Amino acid sequence: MEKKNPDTYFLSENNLPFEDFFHFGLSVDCIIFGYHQGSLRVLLIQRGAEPFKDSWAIPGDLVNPSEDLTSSASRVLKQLTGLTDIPVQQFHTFGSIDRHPVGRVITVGYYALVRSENHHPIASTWASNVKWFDVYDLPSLAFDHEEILTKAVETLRTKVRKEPVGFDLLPPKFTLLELQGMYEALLRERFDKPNFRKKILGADVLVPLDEVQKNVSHRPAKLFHFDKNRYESQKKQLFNF
Amino acid sequence: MEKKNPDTYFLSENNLPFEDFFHFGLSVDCIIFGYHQGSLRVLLIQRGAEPFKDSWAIPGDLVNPSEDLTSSASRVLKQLTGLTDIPVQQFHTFGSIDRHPVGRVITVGYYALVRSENHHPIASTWASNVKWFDVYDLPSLAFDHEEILTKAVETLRTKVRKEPVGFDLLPPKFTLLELQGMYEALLRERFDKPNFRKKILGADVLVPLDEVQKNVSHRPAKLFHFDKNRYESQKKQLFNF
DNA sequence: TCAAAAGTGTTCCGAATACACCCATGC
DNA sequence: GCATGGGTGTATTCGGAACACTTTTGA
Repeated sequence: MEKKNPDTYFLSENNLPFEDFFHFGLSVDCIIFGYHQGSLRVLLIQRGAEPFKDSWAIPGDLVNPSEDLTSSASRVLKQLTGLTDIPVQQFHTFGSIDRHPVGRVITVGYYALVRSENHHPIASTWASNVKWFDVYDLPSLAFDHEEILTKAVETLRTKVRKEPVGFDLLPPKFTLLELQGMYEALLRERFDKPNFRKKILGADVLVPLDEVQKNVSHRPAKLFHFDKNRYESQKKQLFNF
Repeated sequence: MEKKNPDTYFLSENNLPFEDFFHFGLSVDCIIFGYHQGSLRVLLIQRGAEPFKDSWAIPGDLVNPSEDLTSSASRVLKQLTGLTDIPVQQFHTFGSIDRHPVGRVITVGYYALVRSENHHPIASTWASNVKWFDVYDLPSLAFDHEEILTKAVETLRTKVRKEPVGFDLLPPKFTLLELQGMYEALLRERFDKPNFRKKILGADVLVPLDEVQKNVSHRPAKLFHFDKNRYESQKKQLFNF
């Protein structure tokens, strides 16, 4: 982008010269949520570089001056973990003065929900390791990443009660009890099975498949599929858990 | 803040030198909502400086490198409009590449709700004018401020349905119909009077006062006061409009 | 007396809750 | 058979929506 001469503009009452206002660093952090074996997971990297070398951290990096915030989040996620085609969602910006030891770095937080069995992250560039962690059983994290993660979980909880985003955590075909388990893990709340079924089926966004579970030592459950189109055409408030 | 030597850090795979990542501008924008005569208002300034000189805009300015984001929002608001002691709330960050003609400026959006009759804004520094506008009847705005305002209104609507923030728009003493009118203006929705009363009184957060309206040509309404302590001690979901 | 808004009560309906109970499969 | 989870039905409660009605004031 071509810059006009900034000195012709009167941008602030502050006595500092204009150029001093352009010394912020900007980064993005990507909180990737997954669901596996009944627990809510988050994808973390181990830092292979200072500062906080060897600490676990939320995948994130500095934004390139020529890229958009959202594209930057996707790019950074790909570079560090190899994950692609994951739509991310902004949730909060963190800008405490001392949050980064290198300088004044503001970070914009993004989150996403993925089917963890479809995505096989590989650590690259300065990430020395990538791993899924149980959200409720975390190591200590670099920078202010604990605060960031807490805020992300909070946002996710609010979101999932109003919109059918939870399906992104499950395989395309799932049983109703798997769905219920996912919601229970996410919201840390127990639901009544018959009532959960009624509510979710009453929402009319699930398509029953002609398929059942295999190799289970009990009555096999019917498989369902989430129909996004059906949801879009209704647009009611469906998920009031 | 003292900076360590950045060159000792390996912060990004990108080939650009480290210093190139510290050329972002950072600003804050403050969307101040008020309520007056049945309509939802927003406080705008007229720009007395380039770019977008003379355009109406959301009060905002560049962040000083040594200040916190939230403090910056309060400081900027005070400098441009004279308003003080207004707690602001972050809602979204806007960072399109071309959103600012001078360079790459990221802006963090804050909003607040005020009793407009208590606050008398005065334009200062580079704001040549300040004025309340009906949210649904706006002039065209500078930069991407229309987008920012839309997002702020959206956030406010979501918020007001879950938490009793709306009271910040009203005088300390109000009638139930005034309260209802405020919610109706904010949510652009009509409510049934008897049902509204029942719901709001049932929430048990209003204190009836021994006082009634004066000089009205009809039966004077009882005045109420919002009791924050009572709300805090309950912490239920109260406002499901 | 009338207009205008304040304020109350009652009915209806649908959604959420709390259960009790039956069904299919592997071992 | 029996353990295990899958799946259904029902009775009750609660909150919201609709609406008819009475009350109090100023003019």
